[in-house]
Amino acid sequence: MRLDRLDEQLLALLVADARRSYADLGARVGLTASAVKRRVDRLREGGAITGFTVTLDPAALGWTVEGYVELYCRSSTPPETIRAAVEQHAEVVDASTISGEADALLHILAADMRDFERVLERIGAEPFVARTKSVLVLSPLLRRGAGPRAV
Amino acid sequence: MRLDRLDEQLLALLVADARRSYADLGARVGLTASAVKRRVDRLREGGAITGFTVTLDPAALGWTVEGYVELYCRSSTPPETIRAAVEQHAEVVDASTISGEADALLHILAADMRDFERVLERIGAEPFVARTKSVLVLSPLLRRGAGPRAV
DNA sequence: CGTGAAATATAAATAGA
DNA sequence: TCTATTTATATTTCACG
Repeated sequence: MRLDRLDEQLLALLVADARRSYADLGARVGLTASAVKRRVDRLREGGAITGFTVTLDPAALGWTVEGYVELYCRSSTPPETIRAAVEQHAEVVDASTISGEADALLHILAADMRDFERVLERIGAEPFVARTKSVLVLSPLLRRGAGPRAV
Repeated sequence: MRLDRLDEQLLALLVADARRSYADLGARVGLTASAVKRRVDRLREGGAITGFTVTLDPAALGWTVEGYVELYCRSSTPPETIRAAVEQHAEVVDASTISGEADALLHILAADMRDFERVLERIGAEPFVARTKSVLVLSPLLRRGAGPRAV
């Protein structure tokens, strides 16, 4: 899917505030509302925009502990096995298999330290997990999501 | 800020699709549109909802390489110094100071391997950076954002 | 919290460059 | 094929009960 400068501008505006009206978006990029709607529809059909959502403040919701967990698995654990296991825990907000010594990296948001520890224990108890190594987030520096590169 | 069950339901629905109308949300939780609007306004004022945004598909936008970078800094580097430096790079989507041996962890989305390498070099060249250690994402397993725990 | 009405935004069809 | 205009429909918003 090809994106021109106007598409990139629209994406940047929508990442910043997805509630802007088509008319408002159009005024900022030099298009009419319906032209903007056509482009946004096209961006959705094309898969560039995967959805509309709200961003939440973890602290305001009671998520006070954040951390990352490296998973060291027994040989030949299929990714799907890992995915199915970590999916069980709502505290896991992000998970990927990675290169290097560890097999997977999990991003965790927990209610408190006890909650974090509980998730760690439960995941560590999975038969395919040899060991885990975790770090706690001290302070968030940047939280940009997967927005488009500055245009 | 206190949230009742209805607030949590509304948050879960909005995380899944922030474009639902107040009337639709109301029908799902048993409220009228205006009651829903009042609650959503309150959730915004209270800071639980920090914004409305679109989710993008990195691959569809040409971001093909994802990775994590640990930063080892020279002693007594203030977090703000790290933040200011990593903010310069649009490829950094997430950054936090962490416990453990490394001082900070960066989450990177790059156009390609050359782009990833370039960011790594530039950040590694910062005077406060002693060394970096990076891993590449092989395959994403879960991508849940900071949604509310399943209700 | 619910109702109802005015202001606003969206969506679909049509026409023009 | 892309954009602009029009018109019907739906949503948001707000004062009041």
